[in-house]
Amino acid sequence: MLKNSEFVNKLRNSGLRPTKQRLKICEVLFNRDKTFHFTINDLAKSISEKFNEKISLATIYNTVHAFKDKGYLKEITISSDKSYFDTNITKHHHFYDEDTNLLIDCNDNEIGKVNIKNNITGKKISSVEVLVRVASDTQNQN
Amino acid sequence: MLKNSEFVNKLRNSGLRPTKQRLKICEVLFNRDKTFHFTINDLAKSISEKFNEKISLATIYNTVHAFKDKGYLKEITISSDKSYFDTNITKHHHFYDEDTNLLIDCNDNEIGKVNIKNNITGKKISSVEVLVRVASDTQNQN
DNA sequence: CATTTAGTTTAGAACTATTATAAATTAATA
DNA sequence: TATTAATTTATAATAGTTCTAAACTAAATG
Ligand SMILES: [Mn+2]
Ligand SMILES: [Mn+2]
Ligand SMILES: [Zn+2]
Ligand SMILES: [Zn+2]
Repeated sequence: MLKNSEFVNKLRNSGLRPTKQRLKICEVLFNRDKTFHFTINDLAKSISEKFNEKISLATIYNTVHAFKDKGYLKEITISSDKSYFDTNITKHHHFYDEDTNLLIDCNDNEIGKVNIKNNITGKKISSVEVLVRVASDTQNQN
Repeated sequence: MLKNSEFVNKLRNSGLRPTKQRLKICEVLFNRDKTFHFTINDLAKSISEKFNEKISLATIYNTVHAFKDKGYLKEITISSDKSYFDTNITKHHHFYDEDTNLLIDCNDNEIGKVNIKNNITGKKISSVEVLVRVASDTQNQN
């Protein structure tokens, strides 16, 4: 299987050995068509559903953070009470549906380039992120 | 003092009685020239420094949340491990200095209008926020 | 006033996401 | 095989936040 060596590479590049637990994490994270926006709990649940076997939370946290540090995952901050991660590591923006708590990727058709006219002296821009919060038409009219 | 009745109004509008603890919180939050970006801990520290007297964290949390719900404060999400609040309740964007952990307001001179071309069907946009993370030129060159 | 009622403050407990720890297990190396 | 290094795991610790319930204060009532 071609995919497997990809996972091994990602793990090795992140400074981690390709163990069976970590390969299962990779399966859930990277063996999919669409972007996966997830919390650690979402991921833990997906793993245990797919493999009928739990992996320790510590291992999941460690692996996700190693991937994030290496740039194989992005962290998205939408709320202060949970961390969200994203398998789409390209520069992109998000809609956040406050009704369903789901993140949706924006492409350039949906949000134009953000025009930053002045940056702070002596500083380099490390990221530019737009978050568009949306909610059902009939509620939250504030 | 003119300011005091303003505080009383804000409290009453938020469904809170104007007690001495809450008026102190108002002093620190609203009796200032520049925008205040703060965590609950920042606020608690400011209060105890200004008045040489601690106010219970529960009171601070409650009051800040009431003001937020009423729209007298905004919550800014930059990190998943702490909540940040903002006394500038107008629509605006932020620079976040990763070296100093400070938020800086952007005005329209600095970031142009964000062009949202397509919204999600049946949903209403409740906010649009841009966060520009910046860091010192000589480090974090990723 | 005096009494009653309702709202508030507070310390500390509870909760939850996250991180740290350290022993048991597994993998790599010699 | 023996030795060493890395990993997994359960569980403890931590930190921000929310909850609770008792003591306190303010407002309303008669
Ligand atoms: Mn993190
Ligand atoms: Mn909150
Ligand atoms: Zn995304
Ligand atoms: Zn601001």
